[in-house]
Amino acid sequence: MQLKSLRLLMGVAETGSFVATAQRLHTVQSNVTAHIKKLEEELGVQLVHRSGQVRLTTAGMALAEYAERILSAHDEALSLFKGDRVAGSRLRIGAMETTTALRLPPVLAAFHGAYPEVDLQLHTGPTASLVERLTEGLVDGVFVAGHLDHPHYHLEKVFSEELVLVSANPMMAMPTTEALLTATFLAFRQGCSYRQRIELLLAHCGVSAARIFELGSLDAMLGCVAAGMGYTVLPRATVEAHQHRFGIHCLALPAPIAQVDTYFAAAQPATWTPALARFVDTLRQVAASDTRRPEAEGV
Amino acid sequence: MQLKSLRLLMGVAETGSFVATAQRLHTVQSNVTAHIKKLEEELGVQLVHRSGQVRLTTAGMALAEYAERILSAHDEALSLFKGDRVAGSRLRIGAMETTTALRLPPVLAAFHGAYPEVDLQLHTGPTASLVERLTEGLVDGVFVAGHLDHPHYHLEKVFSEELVLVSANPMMAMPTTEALLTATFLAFRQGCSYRQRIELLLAHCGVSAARIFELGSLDAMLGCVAAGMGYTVLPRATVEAHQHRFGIHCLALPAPIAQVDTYFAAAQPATWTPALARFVDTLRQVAASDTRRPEAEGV
DNA sequence: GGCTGATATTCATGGAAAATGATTTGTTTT
DNA sequence: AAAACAAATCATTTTCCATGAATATCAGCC
Repeated sequence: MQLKSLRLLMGVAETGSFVATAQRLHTVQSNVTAHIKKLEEELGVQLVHRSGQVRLTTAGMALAEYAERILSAHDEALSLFKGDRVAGSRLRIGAMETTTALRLPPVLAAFHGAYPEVDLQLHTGPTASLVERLTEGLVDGVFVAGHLDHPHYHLEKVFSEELVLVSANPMMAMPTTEALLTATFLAFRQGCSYRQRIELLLAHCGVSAARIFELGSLDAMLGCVAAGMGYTVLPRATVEAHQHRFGIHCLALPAPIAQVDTYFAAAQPATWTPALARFVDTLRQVAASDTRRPEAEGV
Repeated sequence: MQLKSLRLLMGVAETGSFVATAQRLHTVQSNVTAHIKKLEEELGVQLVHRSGQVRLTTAGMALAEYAERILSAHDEALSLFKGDRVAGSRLRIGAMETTTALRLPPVLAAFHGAYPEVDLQLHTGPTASLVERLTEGLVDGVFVAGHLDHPHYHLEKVFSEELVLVSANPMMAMPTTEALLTATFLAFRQGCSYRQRIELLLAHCGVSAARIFELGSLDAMLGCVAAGMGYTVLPRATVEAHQHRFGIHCLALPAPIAQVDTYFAAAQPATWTPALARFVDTLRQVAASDTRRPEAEGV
């Protein structure tokens, strides 16, 4: 059985004429005859009344019901890829908690505003779990901080953060190794890449182990830092956005440690569904406007 | 897009291998490649990851969802015509009230017993309306008394009734024309073919107009006849079945008038759905057993 | 690092099936 | 009865598909 045959059958059902069907579907009448005839032979049932009026038999109508289901599903699938419409399609994105809070709101808002008909799902979790989801095909794309070691993946730098050391008191230089040994650091929970940066920073300063407090929210973290509880490491934009609320000060970190790039990782662009392609478009636009006026940023 | 391509895609999705898919679907591996490739070109999207593991891309998974809907609908449609299963099919039968009451119960019971999965719908109404339904394709077949004038229809004699004149008193011969002129006849409502027989009988006896009472139920009719209200015309089997309840007597009618054949009318057998073909089979069996032991009949 | 087995791609080819236009057949209309 | 119309049939062209052999690519392994 052929989709084309079903389409011709529906044409005959609607027009009641072989020639009209042929015109409508851009073929010739004899071809319509041949297709219908083949369908009938295949099913062993006469589908169309020919004597005089051309109309479907009850068997033809029964088949037409299925044909309608089949063809509408087919059209829907086609429109998913070919058409500009992304209606009914699903887009599953994964991101870390920090990225979700820090960068995604404007992206998601812009995308949902432009394509409200897309069923957008956001999964949050630690990087390892996100990458696993991606490789299993459970999500269409994920946001990760730093490069992805997995090969064969499309990586696109979308956000760039400058991390700064945050403290309650003004700092002119990095704390001494001795100070760091006794200091307390405040960080998000395990699995967050910013926390990994803190550990990287400590290693860079020759400190092997320091006390790290895990906090669940940015406000709690900043509040504790302002209270003199210890240090933390955050994007500069974030600190600046909250500086008027807390008496906090920041110090630039050494360049290799300060620079954190957030990448969007997905399969190769050739495999993208239209919805994903649109999402990446939106993402690029938002990211571009972010870098043009970074001072407007922050959480 | 081709159904075969979708089937191959599903094969690849399930087996994760082109060769396995080719074996499973009885073709060669290069053909699988060609189909998938054509699908990809058609949709402008890569559907299958090739590097190393063969598995669907997210776009491929999206298409697979539709493919599953399409193919299952297709299989269902095929099984409707090809398979022995008639599950999910619908059968719409039309019949007059009298036929429904008199003859259909054993037929419907037998059919429903044999094929409980068929959605059986019974429409009752006057003959004219039934024929209209049939020509419009709203029913698969109808029971009619006497021949159908419409051409191109399959007609099959299924029941044969001997009509008798019914009265409260024993009759040795047909009432005289004078007696008939003043007599009252009891009949079903307009549109019933038995009523038409009464009018035919009266015309045959040279009586142009007689009083005809319309009653809605068989019991009411027989009761009124037993009470001496007038005559009626009914199948002999029906009268015999009720004779023990009412003091009624019957007289054979002239052969050409007495004989009423009930036909099953439907489109040509070539157009029958399997469900309809099974129904006709059942109908023939029941009708055959009826004629073998007609005394067991009756309402 | 190169070998080996397995798997996918590419390509040429024969063959099957589809599309086409001319013609015939059948039905409806006048 | 004839004309007008629509579908079936048929012969032909064309396209597309299935096939198998050769080639390329990727894993595992010595």
